[in-house]
Amino acid sequence: MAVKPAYMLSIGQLAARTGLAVSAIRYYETQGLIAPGRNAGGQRRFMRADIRRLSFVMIAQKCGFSIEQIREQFQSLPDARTPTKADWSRISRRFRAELNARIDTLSNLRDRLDGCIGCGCLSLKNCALYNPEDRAHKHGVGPRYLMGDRP
Amino acid sequence: MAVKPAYMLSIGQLAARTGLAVSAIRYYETQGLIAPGRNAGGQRRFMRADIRRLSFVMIAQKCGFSIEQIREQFQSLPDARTPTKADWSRISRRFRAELNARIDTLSNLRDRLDGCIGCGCLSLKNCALYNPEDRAHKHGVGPRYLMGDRP
DNA sequence: CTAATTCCTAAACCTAACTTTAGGTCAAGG
DNA sequence: CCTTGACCTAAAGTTAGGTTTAGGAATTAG
Repeated sequence: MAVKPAYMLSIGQLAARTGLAVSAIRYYETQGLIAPGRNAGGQRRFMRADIRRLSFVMIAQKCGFSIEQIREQFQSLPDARTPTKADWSRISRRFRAELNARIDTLSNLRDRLDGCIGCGCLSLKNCALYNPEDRAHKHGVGPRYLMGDRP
Repeated sequence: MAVKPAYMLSIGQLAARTGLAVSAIRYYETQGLIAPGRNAGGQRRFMRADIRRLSFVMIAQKCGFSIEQIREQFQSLPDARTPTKADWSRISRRFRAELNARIDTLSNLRDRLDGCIGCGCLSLKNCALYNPEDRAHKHGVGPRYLMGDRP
């Protein structure tokens, strides 16, 4: 049997459920984050599972992931069937790893900052945070060894 | 006595020292993050202290702070004199607090995610991460109690 | 002194992530 | 049936954070 219309949501209902703007949901469709069906009149019809997808999008964005990165994550979700718990669990595990990396980067930065506050430097030639002066200059440019370059 | 030209940097030299593009430095000037002097010919002349300012800008941006937020932080730096260690230490302390808040938000998120992976949910009505279903619906919209709303 | 760099401004352009607008269609209630 | 509100598409506008371009002027190397 086919999908039961009774279980489907209009874009406005989905917007109400997720807190997203209707225009944002349409935009996410153009970006391949969701792929709703259409009813006879051409209006979008969403499955309840799409609430989950969009919730994930919102959370991931709050964590600083781009739409492109989220789309990549979603590629491990099945196209044909509704994602299972295992599907979401797998994707969440990856997400967790990314989160941890970000936390580590920030913690590292904070600890160096602590060191600088402690030593009163922040302007000294060999400060770990501000490495721009003459002595450190030959090692390269800018404060870059501070940042793991994971934006 | 006035400022000694020998101690000043051209925009190209500052760019080389910080790793920023010349265009970015000029842009930061329009945004009020630096206020270089000019020489007789109208070219910008920077003080060495500006290297520190720009390094701070780069680090803060890596941490996700906007230019506006950085400008606000910089308002506690003195206009008239070169910032002292104490000035930078003060600003760093605030920055540290912000960093900690971000780390906490991410850690909180990760822990909730851990819980979800552990319980295999991520799709259940009462999952802490995905709160969109019928039961939770009446408490408001979206997965918002997860996020402290500090972007 | 001259040529090659570097620098100047103003304005246009760029990407991401959306929102707004314009002009029209669909669906639901009375 | 008719009206109102929700929905549709396409295109233009918006903000942040810059970069690129165009047309000159200042500086520096030889």
